[in-house]
Amino acid sequence: MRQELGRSATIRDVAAVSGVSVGTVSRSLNAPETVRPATLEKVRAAIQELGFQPDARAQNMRRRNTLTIGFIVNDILNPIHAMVFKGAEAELRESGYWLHLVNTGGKARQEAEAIDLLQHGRVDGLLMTINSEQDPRCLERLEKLRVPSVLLDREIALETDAVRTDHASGMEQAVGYLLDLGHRRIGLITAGTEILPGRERIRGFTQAFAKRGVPCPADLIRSQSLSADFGFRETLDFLRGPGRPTALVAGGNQLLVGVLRAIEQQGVVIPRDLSLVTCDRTDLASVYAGGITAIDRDIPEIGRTAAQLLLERINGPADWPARRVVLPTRLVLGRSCAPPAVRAETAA
Amino acid sequence: MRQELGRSATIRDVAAVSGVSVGTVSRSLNAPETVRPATLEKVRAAIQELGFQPDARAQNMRRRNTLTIGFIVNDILNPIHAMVFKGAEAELRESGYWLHLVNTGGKARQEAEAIDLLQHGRVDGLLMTINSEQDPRCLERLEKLRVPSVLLDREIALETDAVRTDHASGMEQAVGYLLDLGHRRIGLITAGTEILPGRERIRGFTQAFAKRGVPCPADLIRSQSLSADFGFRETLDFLRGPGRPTALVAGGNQLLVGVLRAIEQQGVVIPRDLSLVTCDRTDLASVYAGGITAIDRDIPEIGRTAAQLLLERINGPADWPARRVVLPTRLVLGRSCAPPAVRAETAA
DNA sequence: TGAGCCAATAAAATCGTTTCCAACGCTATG
DNA sequence: CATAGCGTTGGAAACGATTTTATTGGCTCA
Repeated sequence: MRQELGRSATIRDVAAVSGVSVGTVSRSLNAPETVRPATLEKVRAAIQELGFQPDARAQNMRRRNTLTIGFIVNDILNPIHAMVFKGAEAELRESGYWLHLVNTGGKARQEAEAIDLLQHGRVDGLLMTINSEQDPRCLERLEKLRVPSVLLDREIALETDAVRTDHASGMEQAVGYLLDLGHRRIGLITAGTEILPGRERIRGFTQAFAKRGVPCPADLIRSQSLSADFGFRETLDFLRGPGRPTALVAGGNQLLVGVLRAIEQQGVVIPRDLSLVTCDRTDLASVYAGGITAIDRDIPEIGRTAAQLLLERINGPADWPARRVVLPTRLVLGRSCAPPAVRAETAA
Repeated sequence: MRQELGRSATIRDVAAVSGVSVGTVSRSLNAPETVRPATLEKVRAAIQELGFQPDARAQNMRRRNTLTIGFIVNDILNPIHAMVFKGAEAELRESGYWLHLVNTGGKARQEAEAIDLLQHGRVDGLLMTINSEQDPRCLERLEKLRVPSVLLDREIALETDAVRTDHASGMEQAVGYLLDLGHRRIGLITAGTEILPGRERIRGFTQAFAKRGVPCPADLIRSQSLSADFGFRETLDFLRGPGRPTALVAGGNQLLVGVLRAIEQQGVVIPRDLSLVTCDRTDLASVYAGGITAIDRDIPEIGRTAAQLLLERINGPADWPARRVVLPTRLVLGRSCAPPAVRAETAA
């Protein structure tokens, strides 16, 4: 109970109290089997007495690592990102790692800055969802990265470990399901083509039509952003415009928020007036209208897999080739889809 | 472009290249006004050439800080926590701090462990929502804490800076609103009394009845957990049991998920069959049934305020008394409340 | 011309740990 | 009895920066 208000006890204090050298104290902590039991006992008693705990800063300095992984993300408020985080954290904690979470808001400048600042001894590795796949500032930094990294659901023109989702197949399956129900005017709202999920979802969407030999309604593909606002605007446009779709795919969980806002505002009833499919079974998706049919995936698994790739990269030889893991999706049926209502113009 | 694959350049390399001493390089970085312009130029050129950036580990070691704040949280998937995080991060980043996020799952053992491991040079301060307000392990650790900390929406038997929400007033206002609509059988589902929000919400609930001289239906207070499962179970019990309430308050945003699941399952229509009030305007709350009436608060402000308290504590004198900030709530009306339907038993 | 002063810089100490190496004591062996 | 070998330990050198102290050189002014 000394040192109560002064500075913390150091390994030197422990050495002094237990009457051994600092080296021996250090070995008592890190390799107790090399220390004589009697000595170990003395050291442990001193540690107990002083309430000593090694200073992490000094350990980081000397060991040249930090046991910390940087997690760069667009928006932690997005439940998908939060679940990936939890999956990664659970996996990494088992190996003694911590996570530094950095929220960028998806802005390229912030992302570049985060990459910069997380290097040079702040973290031992990086997990990230970089939104600016083509931004030169980000690319340049990623190219010079001095720590291992794993890219989440993104694609850049560099050899990088990555964990992706097979959005295309998922979308193809979902749209196939809607086509089989009889829908032809199917709308898609999703991210812009500058990020992988946007490109992949559009690909799956058009492929579903192609495979069935049905012409794809290009005017119903709205690909620009994953924001709720965009979802709201485009859904309103769909609902109020001519050639209104009979089914809609919300290609993103935040988009769904906007889509539902518009649906509520217009008094549209799901699935009577409109069939709806969304991506990822968030709370909102699973509750609304008794459950919205969703292109689902095992989100924590993304984090776990990314963590494993990263750990292997940290511990393994540096010259391994880049690895890409693609995780599957599955269609979870809810109560949000029905055959299209026979409408005047269609019947005529 | 040297050092490409070898180790990073150190301050010593910069000194060698620019022909000055390491001290001068350090001053060029941290106090350029004390260095002759010509020298500064040489140093900067060398830094540029070598791509030097100071090693954060060494800086932490020498400066005896880390510019990192630990953020201990129950569950980052909870949008409330994520928003608090974002608020705190925005504020702290301006002062150069980073956030270490640790997810505990609300388990006392994990919380105690997190506190332990975040000390001793890993972080300069702590923001936390400790769920185990009474757990002796946690209390013991918090008592011996060597870094400043701010408690979020919790109360412990120690002198600690804290940011809270005036849940009691918010609840009182909401229940008053329901009473004024004519409801008498009002149900409350919320956290157990072992955490502050649980206690406060129950206090506000009973107070609203007391102030109006209406007897409080003690059988309708279900106080145990903030989980969706608990919300689901208790709502089912309410809906299927005798003396079914005409209005329900979901005292927690995760609880609401379970409440709505039960409501959907039972085919209850809001607000025709049941009036509903929730806590916090999450996406789900603002979308469902055209918007659920909510006891709202400025969540990011909680994070910002906590960050400010922490920064002042870090930079200020150590012997300041503990400060507690209580933030207000406001009732945001949605379309989820209506006067109670006149039912057979009531009319008789 | 040289003492005194100031600004700029070099040199050295420091932070707290880990790790390397030398030295020590003991046992076993030739 | 000398010595090789082993297990254990002490002492010191890292790690890469910051900070303190000492030194240098140039300048002013008597």
